[in-house]
Amino acid sequence: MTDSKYQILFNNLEDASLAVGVNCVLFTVTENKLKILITSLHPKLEKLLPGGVILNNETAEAAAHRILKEITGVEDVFLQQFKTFSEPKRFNYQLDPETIKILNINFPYHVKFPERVFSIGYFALINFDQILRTGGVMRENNLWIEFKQLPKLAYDNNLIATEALEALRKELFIKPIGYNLLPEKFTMPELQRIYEIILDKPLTRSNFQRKMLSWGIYERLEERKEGVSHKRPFLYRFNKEKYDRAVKNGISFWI
Amino acid sequence: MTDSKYQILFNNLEDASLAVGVNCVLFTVTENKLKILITSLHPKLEKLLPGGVILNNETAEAAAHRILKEITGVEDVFLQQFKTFSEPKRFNYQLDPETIKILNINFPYHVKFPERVFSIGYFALINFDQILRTGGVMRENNLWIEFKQLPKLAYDNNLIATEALEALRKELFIKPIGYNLLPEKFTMPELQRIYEIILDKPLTRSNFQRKMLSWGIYERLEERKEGVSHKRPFLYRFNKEKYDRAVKNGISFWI
DNA sequence: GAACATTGTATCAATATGATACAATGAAGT
DNA sequence: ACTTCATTGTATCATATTGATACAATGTTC
Repeated sequence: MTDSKYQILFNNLEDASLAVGVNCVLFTVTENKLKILITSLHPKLEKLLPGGVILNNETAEAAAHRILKEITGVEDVFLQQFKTFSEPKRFNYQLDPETIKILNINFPYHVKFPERVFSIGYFALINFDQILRTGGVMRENNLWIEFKQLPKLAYDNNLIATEALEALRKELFIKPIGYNLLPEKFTMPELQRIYEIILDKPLTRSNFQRKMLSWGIYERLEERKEGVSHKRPFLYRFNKEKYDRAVKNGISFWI
Repeated sequence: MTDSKYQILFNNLEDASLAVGVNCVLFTVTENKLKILITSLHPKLEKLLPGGVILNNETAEAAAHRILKEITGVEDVFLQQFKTFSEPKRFNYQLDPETIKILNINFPYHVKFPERVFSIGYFALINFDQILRTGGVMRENNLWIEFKQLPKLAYDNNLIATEALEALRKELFIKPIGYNLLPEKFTMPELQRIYEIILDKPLTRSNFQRKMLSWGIYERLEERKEGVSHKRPFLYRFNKEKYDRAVKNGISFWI
């Protein structure tokens, strides 16, 4: 036996030839940059998107939530499925002796990894300031990396990340989801920065505000933002009732 | 042994607890109605969306193409993945004695069906007139059913169909895909009918044409449609080069 | 109290959209 | 041969939306 904290990850491997997992591309905006979370089993091992196998009695979405919580400690994240990756050879993990040594685990050689792993891709949005730092076993190997500076990730994880951003950008034009990257109360200039950073292009301020407010789903609060050295902007809040009503009336969101 | 033609469907079942399949919602427009293909193992058994398990060395998309060809005989269909269905109990098939009798098959009782089956959903578009009637084993059980008249299907197949239509409608506003339901050469009024039937609402003729032509991806041919008892409309053809150029320039398609 | 940055909002030209109109045209009917 | 008819291509115009610019308002900082 070993007391490696990584042992738990390898104890419950089923001897199956097939597995279905999820991968989450968790976006956040901080320091005026679009970043995603990447992780790894160990600093010396390759970088990965958060992910894992779907358990027996779990939907894919539940698995994505569970894994995001296990690895990062975050809960109640906005999640959206965007594509399932099915290349037969996309996942080809083998535990080599070097890795076993790094992780300090006992690996029973009669257990084999699945020959094929499908991955259901989710993109997730979270406000950086709200991240709870109570993550799971791999917490210390988590890294927020600017999307533009993404290193080589394992398997097809770079492809998954790229397609996640495409899906996110496409969805930005169809549904108001950008507010998920902000605190509950936010200003229009803050929302504009989110759009600009995700789309990677400047938007005209007055026209952006007019558009956002025309949807009638952001409710303006009495308060204004405090502590700014200029005119204080209004605070807004996403209003789910207004949103549901707008969707029912067939609204089309568009920039 | 038996000479039932259905035997082949059950001979290669692996003794696995998990499987990943695809389901295809194949749309067509005929008789001014939006229809999809449903099938069944036998007229007395429940109705299904075309689908099947993904083979070992096959991508999901290849499986969708293969299955559409096997079941319906159609090739070169426009396919788009839209969602993966992962409810743990969504697929709960058991071969009961009645079914075995109807199909006249030998079913080895030590073989079990997978306890859980994931399904990657695709919607597909095809021009009704181009369907080759050289389909596979279940050809005679295929039915084109008007979407509005859909009967109860097995498992979660009604949900899959519903979400497929939502995905198709959403995509109509984002990419020009409606032409896949028409022959290579088509007129603007024909294209308009496709949109109207899918969206289930009338569109204004002159504005529709203006919009479609503004994208600059349909090339007008010299010929006009023959044999109509009124002014002959121009024929158009989808131009892939123009389309790729437009996408590269960041065009947004919209109605 | 002046300088400064940024905000809410107004304005106007350019563009896009919705609604309507009308001449053109080919087959069918007389 | 002529009329009728349905449908097409295209024009037009009122309205709505968008892009660009301007300006007064308002906190903090100096």
